[in-house]
Amino acid sequence: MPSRGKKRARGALKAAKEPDLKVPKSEIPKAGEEPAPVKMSGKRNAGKTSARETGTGVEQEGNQKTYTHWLMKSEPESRLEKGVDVKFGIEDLKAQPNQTACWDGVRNYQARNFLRDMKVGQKAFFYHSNCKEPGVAGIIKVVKEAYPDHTQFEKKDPHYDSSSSKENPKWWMVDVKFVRMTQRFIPLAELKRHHQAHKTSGGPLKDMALFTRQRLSVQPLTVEEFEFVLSLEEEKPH
DNA sequence: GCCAACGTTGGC
DNA sequence: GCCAACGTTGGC
Repeated sequence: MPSRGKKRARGALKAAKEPDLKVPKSEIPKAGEEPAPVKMSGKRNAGKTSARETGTGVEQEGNQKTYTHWLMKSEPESRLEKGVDVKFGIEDLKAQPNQTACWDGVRNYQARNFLRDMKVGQKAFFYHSNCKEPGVAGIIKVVKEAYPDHTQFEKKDPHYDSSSSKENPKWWMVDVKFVRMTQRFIPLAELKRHHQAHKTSGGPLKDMALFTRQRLSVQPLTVEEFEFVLSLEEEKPH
């Protein structure tokens, strides 16, 4: 949720202007810093994925699957959260200086851990959530790896977190840049139909996090999932 | 606006 | 450590 200036969407961010030095995200969170990592229900990882595919930071040891593609949710319609409009659709990202913004406001540990796994150059779908027409609107890419989300320290920010400190920040964000709109908007309903069909056929969307991890605002996609969704661009909407 | 899903909090 | 209450996410 990036939010620029005062607006932000869940997971939004704001124009990323400062060239600050990057934080060594390499440092692993010390134990205790976060609530138990959520277990991803194992059964859906049937198959190849090694357990722990959704690293939760703590178990960031080396065994977890490395993701290269993502889906990031943000709200394109105005909504007040503690008096602040959290709207941040893909058009808002395009309008930022250099079409770049920081994805701030993520306040879920699992989503935060995924943000910390992101590498410069990786692509993500910009997903419109909590709106009239939810779905994939475009493609963005990571242009700066994880660094502390400053909004956690700002008392007036809707995502202020009094339990965090600058010495040991709890929440992180990345900078993303607009790449392009998808050739057509790909509605959630359409993705869901494929997901349902693939559950029986074994197709690429059978385990898509959008459906299996319902409320995660930052989620990983396998290459197969990413490419399948992209292939829908060329099809007629239906 | 409703409400299901599900993460978080806090009592015990 | 369990689990009920609560709060949030986000589709519909």
